[in-house]
Amino acid sequence: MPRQLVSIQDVADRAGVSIMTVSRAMRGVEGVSAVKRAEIVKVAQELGYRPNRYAMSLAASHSTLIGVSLPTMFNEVFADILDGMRGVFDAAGFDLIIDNSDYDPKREQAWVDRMIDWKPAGVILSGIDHAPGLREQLRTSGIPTLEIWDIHDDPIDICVGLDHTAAGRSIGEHLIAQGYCRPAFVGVEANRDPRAEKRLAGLRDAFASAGIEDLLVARSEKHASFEAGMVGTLALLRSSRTRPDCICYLNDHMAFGGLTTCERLGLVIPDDIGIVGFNGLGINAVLPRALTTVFTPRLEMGAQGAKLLLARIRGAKVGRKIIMPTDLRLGGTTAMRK
Amino acid sequence: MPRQLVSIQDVADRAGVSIMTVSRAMRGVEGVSAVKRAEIVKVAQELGYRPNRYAMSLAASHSTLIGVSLPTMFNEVFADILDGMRGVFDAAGFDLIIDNSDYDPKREQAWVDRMIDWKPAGVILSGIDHAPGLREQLRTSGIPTLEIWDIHDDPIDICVGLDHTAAGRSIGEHLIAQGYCRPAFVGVEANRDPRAEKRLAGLRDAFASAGIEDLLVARSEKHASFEAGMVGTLALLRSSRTRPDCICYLNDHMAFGGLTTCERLGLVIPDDIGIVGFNGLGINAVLPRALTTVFTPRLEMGAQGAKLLLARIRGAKVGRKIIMPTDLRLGGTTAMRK
DNA sequence: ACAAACTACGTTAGCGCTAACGCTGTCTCA
DNA sequence: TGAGACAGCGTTAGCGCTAACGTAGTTTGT
Repeated sequence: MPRQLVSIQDVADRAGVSIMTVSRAMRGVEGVSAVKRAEIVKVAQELGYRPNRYAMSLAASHSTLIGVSLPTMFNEVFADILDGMRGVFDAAGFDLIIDNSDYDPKREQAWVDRMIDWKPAGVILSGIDHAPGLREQLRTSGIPTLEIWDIHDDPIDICVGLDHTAAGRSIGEHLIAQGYCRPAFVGVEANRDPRAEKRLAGLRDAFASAGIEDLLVARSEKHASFEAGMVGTLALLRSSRTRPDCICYLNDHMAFGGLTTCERLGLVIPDDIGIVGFNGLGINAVLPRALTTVFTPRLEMGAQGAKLLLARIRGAKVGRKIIMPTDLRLGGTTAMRK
Repeated sequence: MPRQLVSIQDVADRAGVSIMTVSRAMRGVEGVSAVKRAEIVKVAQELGYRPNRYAMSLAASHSTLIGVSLPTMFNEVFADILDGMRGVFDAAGFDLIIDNSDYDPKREQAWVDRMIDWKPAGVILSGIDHAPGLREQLRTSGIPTLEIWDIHDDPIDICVGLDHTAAGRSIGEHLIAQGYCRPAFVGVEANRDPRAEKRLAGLRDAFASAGIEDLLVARSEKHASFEAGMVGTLALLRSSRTRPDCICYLNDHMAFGGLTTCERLGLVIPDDIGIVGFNGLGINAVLPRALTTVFTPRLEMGAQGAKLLLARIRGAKVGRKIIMPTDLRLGGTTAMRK
């Protein structure tokens, strides 16, 4: 960052006005006649003047940065959410600083620590499970904060997300209605995805209500990839004495990995075993047999969340919690049990 | 951004030293005794002092921001590259501002315009095909710039990437050696992915060298998704009088979408038709028949690129161009023609 | 023993911008 | 017609920090 090539002073000199008038003209605030404003803007363009962001933020005590922490990019879900948000923030002139926590609350905490130094206009976190103290830290900082993808009755500030427990329960109820009675779940390590654990809890809850307490669980050590679905499925089928009659997966990619693994082992789907995914990812469009899965409105969630945060930043009184709807759609990987 | 809660002055007062000494102590630069330094750091921690980034950057005329422009996040490739870079930049204390150009040079240009206002320590662009004038703009700005994923004999500054033309050619040569003679390519709109067009050119070149000038091409309007592979394949097979005997896809996801589409149409793979992907994406691990595809070292590329840019930022003399290797691996979706 | 060199700080002058207030001239209305 | 209101600009005083230089006190070499 060499010394600024063209500063506000240069524009002021060239336009024959004071720097304050240039400042006002450039920002489009009141206090300059239309004629002078046009003149100044033209001069600025000719000289290639660009206001210095650091000086602006320092002097004006406000920032145009928004910090976003996502657990991962290896995932349509967060790519979609980000995409939904970006449209809104772009239009409003905010810049995003993005980080990946890799599902680690400590990394999230470290990032928030660094982020706070930027005095961002707002902060967006994924989910509601954070390192201890982070809630208080963000609240006392006064920075508008959005928690996205999961919901909380008492969010740090505002939240927009899914009721993952209810989503898990609805999957369970559907499976019970279809006559499944030996459920299983394949996910990742318990501390790696709190939302998946809530869905698992909902699933377990639904089956328990139907008198089925046993629910097999297998976890892969990797991130929620196609391969993790394969690995988890192999572990599951190897470990259990009685074969499950349906397997719920953390997401559609893991479900597809599980599906091909089951087929390779000679199992017929859905006769021998039912397969359920989550999120309604793009791969469903090309599968010979679409997965039974839960479609989640990621883009809309991102856009809604961004709008809410923006309103909050602008000082509007806004609701603290928005629950987005989910949509369980039956594919060809589950069927009525005979 | 309310007025700073705790400023350097507060720390200085409490520690009984001048603000300059605090500044030095906090940054870990020379000029403070070890005893005083420890004392000051302790006081700072007690008061919860955090240096103001804007003031730092304004006063010191250097920034710790790095701008990254990626075409999309809907893609393991760029997620991998980003992941590879992040490790390096995190360790070096840089923050990333990320944008998605959605494969649109105009959006990339608009982002660079805004990015320059932040006087970033460095800028990373995807590929080498930019809006006119962007090369010069970045060069005159003096900002260290890395172009990643594609290569150029005369990059803006430095570049780390693949030789996409050569990769396409190697695919063609492999197919020719296997006896394929009616090649096809399924991608996206020509201006949406310049790298894919280079691979297509290499492919065409290889077949032309073997006396085969005809190469069918179909393009999907969507981004390079599973579904796009399906749509493109349907368009391809519908339009052509003579059926191709092999289809090369923009990437593995499109290839998988094409594969299931072919199978749904009753075609047997690889007997009736060969399928070739690109990138070696995660889905290969779970497919009953792995795709014939080209593995690309994305993580390494990201890390290498980041390291090179960092060296460049620190003023080291560095090479301007690094070509990463690719690895064509035969799967079950192509085979020797009888 | 005394200048030179070095260590460990402090002081000064900004970095480029904006908030707040001040000043001038014009317009309004009793 | 003169006080008040207001538009349109300029001046001043920082925002919180660091580079560069200044100045004691201590160490070093001869």
